[in-house]
Amino acid sequence: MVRPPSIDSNGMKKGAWSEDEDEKLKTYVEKYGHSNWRLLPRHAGLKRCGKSCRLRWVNYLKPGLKRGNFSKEEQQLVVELHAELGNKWSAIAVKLPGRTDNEIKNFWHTRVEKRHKPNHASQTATNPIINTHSVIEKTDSSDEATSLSTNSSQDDLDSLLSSILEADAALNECFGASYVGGLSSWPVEDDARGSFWNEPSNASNSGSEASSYSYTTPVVEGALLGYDSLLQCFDYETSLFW
DNA sequence: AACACCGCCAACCGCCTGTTG
DNA sequence: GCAACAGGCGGTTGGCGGTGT
Repeated sequence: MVRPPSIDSNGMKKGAWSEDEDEKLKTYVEKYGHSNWRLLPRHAGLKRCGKSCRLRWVNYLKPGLKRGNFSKEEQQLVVELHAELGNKWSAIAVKLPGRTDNEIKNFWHTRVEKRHKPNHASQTATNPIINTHSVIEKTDSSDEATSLSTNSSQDDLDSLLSSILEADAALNECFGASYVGGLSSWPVEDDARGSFWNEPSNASNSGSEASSYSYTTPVVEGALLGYDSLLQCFDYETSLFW
């Protein structure tokens, strides 16, 4: 999990910190503070560069740091703050006492970002927002989806389009920069998308086939959910989502 | 049981910004 | 105004451990 200790060309130790080093650093900082990170390692008897000492202190040794999994509240806060602030991890960390920017950054890259990348086949099966099909099933509104896909009028389509835009905005708000391109860029099979928008509104796409493509089209599913529903889904599914 | 793959996270690296002389 | 330096930040890497095949 950590890099093996090594010595660089300047004789500075790199890699994983030993308990002894941690103790030296902690003792020194608690006693003398850290007014000068460059000189600190020499005074503390450490063969580390100042940067490395600072990082170790800030991310690991500083009192008051939380360890372990992010709570549901913290997870939601990270998503909200990222939507607002972007990759300003230090700014986000300020709002999450006990969490470091590095920790939040790791959390984002490992837990959140991967699941929101478009054109990633596996994630559509696990992300309840992207894979809104699962949400529709859970909320038992599949009948509504079927009815819209098979009996929708022009007004219904206009309404759907409007909902898409709302859903799109909601996702942008939630995921900011990580959500690029919008719903319309999601991995929708061209024939499925095309057939939906091109079919006559009262097309009698018979039976399972009609409802099948409507369910597998995120654009339509997202529209069905709409802004509020998407946010509800996000909240409702948080435990599964993370 | 052995191997391959993947998730997680500590730590490094390089760049940017603020401060000081 | 400029250069040098230190601190801070965000992106990326490396490797352990868990899980799947």
